[in-house]
Amino acid sequence: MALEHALLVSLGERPGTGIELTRRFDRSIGFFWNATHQQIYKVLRRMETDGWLRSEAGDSRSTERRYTVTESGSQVLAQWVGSPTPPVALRSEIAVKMRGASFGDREQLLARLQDLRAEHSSRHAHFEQLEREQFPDPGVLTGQQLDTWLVLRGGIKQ
Amino acid sequence: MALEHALLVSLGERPGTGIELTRRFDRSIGFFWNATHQQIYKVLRRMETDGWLRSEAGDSRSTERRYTVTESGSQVLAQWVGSPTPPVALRSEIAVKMRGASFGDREQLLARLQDLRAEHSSRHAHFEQLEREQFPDPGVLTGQQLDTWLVLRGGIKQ
DNA sequence: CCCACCTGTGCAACCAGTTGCACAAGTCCG
DNA sequence: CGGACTTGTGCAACTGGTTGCACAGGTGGG
Repeated sequence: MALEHALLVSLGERPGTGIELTRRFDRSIGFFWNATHQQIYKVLRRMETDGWLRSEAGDSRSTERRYTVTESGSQVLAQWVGSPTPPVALRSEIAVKMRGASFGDREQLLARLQDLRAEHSSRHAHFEQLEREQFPDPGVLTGQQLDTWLVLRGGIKQ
Repeated sequence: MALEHALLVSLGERPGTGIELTRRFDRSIGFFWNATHQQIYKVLRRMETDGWLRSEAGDSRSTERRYTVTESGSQVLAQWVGSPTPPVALRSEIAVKMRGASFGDREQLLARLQDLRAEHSSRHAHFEQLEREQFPDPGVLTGQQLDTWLVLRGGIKQ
């Protein structure tokens, strides 16, 4: 489980509201750890009651709450970053389908594969565009910026 | 969700008991869709009550039950193979950690990364060995055998 | 031959994540 | 200026999967 920690990372870079986090997850970081807005709101509240986050009512809007990482939250994060990571559990539905191809309609399966391939390459293009926009000159990056770029590179390569 | 279908594929190739399936999942097919034995037993029973499988008490051993795909089960499978597949949701804990590297101990994280890398390459070696053992001459493969090999190749490439 | 261990099956409690919906407050347009 | 639409937050029910444990029956060694 890591949604808590992904949120800590994102909020550590910059505080934000539920919806802002949802949007961040829809773009950059969500490529590596996806989540719905409901899930994000739920976890944010739990993290606050656990004392990992503090929230203040938003600038003007009534229902908005902007979350910030507390001291205890950043301790948790620091500890987690150095902790052992379980090996990536690949889970590919399409691979299972391909393995069972002879029990179904090969033509149809092939069409589905082509859909996925198209979807994949459009995502690829999207991330290359993000890279161009946000990291026009990778050579000068350091620290957090460099990390973010490297992970994005990793995603693109994959 | 696809554990049901992965089981249908595996049982379609050859009937088997819970433990046999668990072992198959530990090796070849489990690389693409992992599952614990408890989960497998649970789903097998449900599939039987849903009429996708039939079971007979094992050869001699008392508690053993050997499952076979029914007509209705193979219809479900055929239908599923041709159905649209949601895009692969990558979920990489290590990527999140790398993105949060500056909130923790870089040295430690690097060590964890090296662990994963080692684990990865040992898995890679294991799958290449499987390929050598089970598919010494890929050129002659057809049908189901060919599918299985292709998916294994895909896993290795990844 | 009997006791300790192993193998195969399975239940129960829990947990993270998804789906579907609701509702308050703000905004925009006719 | 009032009704329709949008935005942000959130609850409830459900689902797929994990963890921890139990137990029956078989097996092997002292």
